[in-house]
Order: sequence, then structure tokens, then C-alpha cells
Amino acid sequence: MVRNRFAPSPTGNVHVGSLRTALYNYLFAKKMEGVFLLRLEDTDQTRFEDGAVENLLNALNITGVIPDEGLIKTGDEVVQKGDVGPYIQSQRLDIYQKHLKTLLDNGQAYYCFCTKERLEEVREAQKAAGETPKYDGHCRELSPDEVQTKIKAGIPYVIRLKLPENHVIRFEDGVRGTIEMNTNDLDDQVLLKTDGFPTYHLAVVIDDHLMGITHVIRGEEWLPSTPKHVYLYQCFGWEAPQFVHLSNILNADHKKLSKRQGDVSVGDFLAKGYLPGALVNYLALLGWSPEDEQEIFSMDELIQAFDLSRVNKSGAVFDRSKLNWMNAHYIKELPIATLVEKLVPFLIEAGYLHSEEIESRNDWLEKIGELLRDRIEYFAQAKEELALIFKSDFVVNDEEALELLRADSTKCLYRALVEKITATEVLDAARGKAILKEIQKEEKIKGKLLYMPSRIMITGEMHGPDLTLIMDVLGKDEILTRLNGVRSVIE
RNA sequence: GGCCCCUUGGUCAAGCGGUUAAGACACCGCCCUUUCACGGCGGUAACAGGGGUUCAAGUCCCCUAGGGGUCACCA
Repeated sequence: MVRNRFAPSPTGNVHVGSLRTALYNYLFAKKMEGVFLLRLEDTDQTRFEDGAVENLLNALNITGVIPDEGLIKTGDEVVQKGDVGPYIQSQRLDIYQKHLKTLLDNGQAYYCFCTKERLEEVREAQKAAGETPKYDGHCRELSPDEVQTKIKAGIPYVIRLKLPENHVIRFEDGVRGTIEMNTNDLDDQVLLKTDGFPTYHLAVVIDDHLMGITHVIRGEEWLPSTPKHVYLYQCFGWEAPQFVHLSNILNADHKKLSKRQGDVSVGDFLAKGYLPGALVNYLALLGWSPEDEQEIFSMDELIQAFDLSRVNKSGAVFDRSKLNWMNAHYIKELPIATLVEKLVPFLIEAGYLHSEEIESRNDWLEKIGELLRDRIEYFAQAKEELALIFKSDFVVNDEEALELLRADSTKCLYRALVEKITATEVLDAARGKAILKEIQKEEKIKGKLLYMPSRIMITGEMHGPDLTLIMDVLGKDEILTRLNGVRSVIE
């Protein structure tokens, strides 16, 4: 039975790269009818950020990458579910201690009393000499007596992994094949920190084993330290899981996608009005490809199609414009009620709508939604796209537009428009269309000279949504107000 | 710098010894549209370089180059 995990540390927002890692774990687990669990790697006491766990679980819940076991959020409550917990590393300290003792007893780990200052000096000296910075083994061969004396003296210590010299460690990576590394190129990794907390390297091995993890699917940044993990499995006499290292998601400059270069967290994208399904769909295709040429996938379809053997080895650039295309596609498919529901927060944010008006203006909101549907890639674009709807006191500055307004026929068009709209009971799209047709017939104004000046007089812009839809949304009174506003330019 | 990984169009990518080297996004053009967009149709554009192996190499091997990751008492 496949057992997977997503094991983030509780820091800040969820990076899209992390989401993708979680997603691939999830898809694989579901595909294999296994279990996807979430474990919190909070062994760095200095890293903790308030609300991070909530944030993390919310992001997973919203995107549908939901753990079966471990730390989960049901309703407003964060709970731990499962038989092999706790699933929070800071609650497993005694477990690490116990296993560490085995290592110490077997001579596979040792106490190290070196100060940070000394380590720093050693590193500097090595760098200066052009060598690879590495622990120099200063405490490697301390006698048991010496160790006891120092511990009794209260000297702070860490515990390090005692790597055998010149020993090749080999393992099979699920996407990269055989990986070999010589222990001479590896460091005697700290396993237990001065504060009594384990490092990632110790905790991840013990937890993955104890939690029955069969497949470790994680980011490529772990590849160089995986041999240490493999060695630890050997020390404990445990069977190592299948390792699968996913390549990084890159920026346009081919560097690891990181903050300060735009949006990188799930929260950023959600806040801009990207749909969770679209984000997941896009991320799924970033580093994996299906057998056929399907591009649009529901989560269930992804589960069906997903296959670790089709995961790509090389890094993938995060392409915002393709994400935009995909999100636009999802928006086009949305039922109108859902579209409105998604849109409303952005209208409120833009100051176009008050929250009390939501229900009473539903018909109007649906019109706005349809008018926007084919025109935006993500909901935050609604603000700009709708600017011409909410700006009644516009001033026309564009030369070309002014020229059209000053055209001889426009005076005539203007009068006819005012007259017909004033005489109209309800100005909906159909009536708007009819009015323009009538003017075309009666005043012999047609084509560009009919539609462009009308558009400019009503919106102040040369471009925008279908004019009759705009008329419908604006309504009779607002349009008359606007026409009145441009009167001076026309006459 | 050491070690490890990677390398097909601008981007995502298919390809797993014999193909006119797919498809998608982006871009360009045409059509639709009395605007812009949407949509439809079409187009430009790639096997990093060099050696092998083979009748045959984008596909296998080696070297070079380029890119990335990693070298913490962070994960």
C-alpha cells in the first residue's frame, strides 16, 4: 500500500512549488489507492510563524490537495488523525532521542562539542585554502570518558552522524535513476541540535519509517543530502523508501522561483482571482505530461492520468501567460452564478459594489459577469475592465476620439440618441440595439461614424465590451447623464 | 570551487534507434466582429557542441560547454 506525505515547515505562505510537490504526492497516492498524509516539520524553533499552519491547511483545502491522515483541518479545527502520530515533529522529541541512542551505542553517531565560532573559523580557513567546507572531525574520536566529562561540565553539544570514509552510497531515484555519492564528499551531518531538537535529516528518516512512508516525493534541493538519509536507513536496519526528486520550478531567468520576483505563493494567486482548479491544472502540467494531448483536467482526471514515470527531469519555467490562458478558460466555463460569486469580492474591493447590495443587484451582477466572462484572465482584472462602467464623469482626451466626436454627423447622432433614449421606457440591450439601427436608417449615419462616437459618448473609450451590453448595464438615466456630460464637446 | 542533477522552438512539452521532430501557451497573419476582446483558420520557430556505437541517433556511450541545485546546530 502506497503511503505518501507532504512535510512542510510552518513558515509563511505556501509556495506554488510546494503545492506542486504536494499535488504530485496526492495524485500518486490517489492513483495507487494509497494514503496521503501531512506531517509538520517544525524542528526549527526560530522559523515558526503565527498562523502558518492554518494558512497551509487552508491552501491545501481550497486547492483540493487534501491529506487523508496526519495534520488535517475539518471545519475550523486543526486536528491530528491517524495511528502513527503525532504528526508534528516537535511532539516527537522522545522518539528521536530513543533512536539516536541506538546510533550512539553502535558508534554510528558521536557527540560534538565544537562551538559555532570554531566551526566558522574552520569553514573560513577551508574556503581560504580552496577546499570544500566540511566538518573537520575534531570531536570524531573523543573517548567515552572525555565525552562524559564535557557533558558533566555542562558544555553544550550536538550529535553528529559518523560517516564511514571513502564509502560509496548508492540509491535509485524514481525519476533520475541511479545516484551515487562518495562519503568523502559528504559532511558529518548534525543530527541533534544543541536545543535538543533533531535536524531535518534525522527526523525525516525516523518519521518516514515509523509512519510507513513508501514513497518520498520531494523537491530537488534534497537530492544532495539523500545519501545521508539512505545511510541512516542502513544504520537503523530499515528499508529505505522509494525516493523521487522533483525538479525546481524556475523563474523567467531560470533561477529557482522565489519571492521578490512577483507572485509565488498560492495565496498570491488566489488573491488575484485565479481559480484553484486552474492553478492545480497548470501546476500538474508543469513537470508532468499525460500520454495524450489533453490540457484541461479536473482533479479526478488528473488522478486517473497521473503517472510518476512521466514526470520530467529538467526544471520548468513558470509561465504566467499560460496560467492566464488556462485560468481564462476556466472562467469561461463557470456557471454564471459561480462566476458572480467569485467576482463579487473583487467588485467590492474595487469599490464598485457594497456588500449589502449583493442580493438586490443580482440581475445586474449577472449582466456584469457575462460582460466580463470573455474579457478577463483573472478576477483582479475586473477592476480595470469595468472602469468605464463606473466612471460617469470621464473626459475624452484621445485625439482620434475627439475627432470622431467633432465629426459633422456626430451632432446629429447625439441629438437622435438623446431623443430616443429619453423616449425609451426601459433601455436594455435589445432596445439599445434597436435605437442604433433606427438612427442608422433615419439619419443615414452608419459604420464607424455611428458606433464609435456612440461608444465614446457613452463610455469615454474607443474600446470595450459590446456597446449594447454596456447600455443594458448602465441603464437609461446613467446614459443620459453621460450624454449630457459630453454635450459641450459635441456642440 | 567540490559534489550532484539537468539540456528538443521564447515557454511548457511529445518522442523511449528508422517521424515531413507532435501538441499547448506566447508571437505574427487572415477570417469572424460596424470597437477591443472571444472564437475559427494558418504561419514563424527546436534536438547545446564534438566525438564514438550502429545500416540508421533527438533517442545509446564518452568528452566539452551551458544552466541549476547543494555544500548550516534551515527545512
